[in-house]
Amino acid sequence: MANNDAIPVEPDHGGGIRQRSRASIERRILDAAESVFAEAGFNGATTAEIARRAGIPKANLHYYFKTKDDLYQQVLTGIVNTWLHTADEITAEADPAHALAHYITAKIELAREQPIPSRVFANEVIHGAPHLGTYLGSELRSWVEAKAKVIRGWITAGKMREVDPRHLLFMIWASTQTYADFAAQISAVLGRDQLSQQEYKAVARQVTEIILRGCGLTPPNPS
Amino acid sequence: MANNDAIPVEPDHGGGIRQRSRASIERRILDAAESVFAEAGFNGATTAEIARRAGIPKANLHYYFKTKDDLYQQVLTGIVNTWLHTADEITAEADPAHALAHYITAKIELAREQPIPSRVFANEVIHGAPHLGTYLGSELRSWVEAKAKVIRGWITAGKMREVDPRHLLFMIWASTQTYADFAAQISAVLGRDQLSQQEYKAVARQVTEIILRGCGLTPPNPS
DNA sequence: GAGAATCCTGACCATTTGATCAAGATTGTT
DNA sequence: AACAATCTTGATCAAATGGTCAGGATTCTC
Repeated sequence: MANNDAIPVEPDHGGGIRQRSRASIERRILDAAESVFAEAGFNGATTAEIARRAGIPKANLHYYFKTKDDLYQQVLTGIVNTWLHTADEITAEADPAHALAHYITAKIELAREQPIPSRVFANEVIHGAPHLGTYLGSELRSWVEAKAKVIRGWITAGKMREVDPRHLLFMIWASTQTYADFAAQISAVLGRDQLSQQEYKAVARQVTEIILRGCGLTPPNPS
Repeated sequence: MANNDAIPVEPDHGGGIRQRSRASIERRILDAAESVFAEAGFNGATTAEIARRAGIPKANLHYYFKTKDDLYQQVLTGIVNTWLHTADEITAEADPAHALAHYITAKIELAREQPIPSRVFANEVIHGAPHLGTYLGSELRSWVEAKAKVIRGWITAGKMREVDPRHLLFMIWASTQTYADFAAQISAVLGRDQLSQQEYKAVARQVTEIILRGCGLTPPNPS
């Protein structure tokens, strides 16, 4: 766990040095924590390694974040907040094919651009989500119910084949996030260090095609 | 890497108490280890907890398995061996629709019946597969290439739509294993402690339908 | 039944790790 | 300048943990 280089310190241009410095150092710590948690999980992550990557002494880390759990909570909260608004285009008025294609493509792009937070979240859920409190059963559940209602509306309107919308969402999550969470496996099997942007586009197209056709929809022609 | 094969043993070829006891206690330890590794990951798992669940003193655990890493290797090997032969029905002669439907259904059933080993494996891969050595890039890669060749044959024969077989496999893995790995999330979102067997059958049917239709195949009528 | 092989276990150790603290350094305020 | 608030850090601690060991208990072989 001693690989990544420390995160470079940003110059402190103008404005209250204290406040700005505080914000930037907290950001550095959170970024460092994110990567360490993603690589080692909550238990395997050490505050010493997080501090090292953030470029500060361990004692200083504990000045900004009282406990390791506190730090982990903040990382999880950040991820969750990012994810809450990724399917805004799934609305009753939208065209199902376009909305789903857009959602799937966006999720694949997210998997490519930000695999690390995805892994922290996946790790947390695999271990039974002990630090997620009631989030999954309340907020996320409501979110899913709302989206499911939209999709059921599409089905009732005869716009797509009859499927269970919740399990359709699970399938989309799985098929897209696997490219972030299981990147090591995919890279090894394909024999590449990492996929090119072209390959990600091809993946997005294929996943979209299979799921849309599977729902009785015609995939929009990708431009 | 030294496992208990190195322990000088063998003079008991009669199924005596020694051999029987050793086999059963090793099984108990491996089962305990499996569950602890699944819950806490490699780093978070403690040999003390594994020993406690196996009902033996910690020192005795270290008699059967020299190191924690040794134990983990054996757990991983067991999982991998189980998985190696789950898609035997995917052959050049087989009917694509039936073969894929059978594979997907079998994987969903495996996710229901043995979610714990799946989680250990998922956890390992998420963290970059540091303990899997060259398995992903050699054995698994060859396995995927062989299956991909079969599917390409189906495509060439005009039996199914043109897709990248490797990413199709990734999609099947993701869509099925998510019901083992992310069970906590799925349970919470659906508001149930765990899915009934009926629900698993419905899931298998829906995943099969979407993927087969997505590949231009007609799902076989489930009997 | 005696001696050997195997198994069991409490006690122990070295290291790691999350967290604390006191003293010093820097920045803000009057 | 003087004093307060905030930040930094080396040193340190208590707990947890992977692993060892010596010696006792049990089972096997002859």
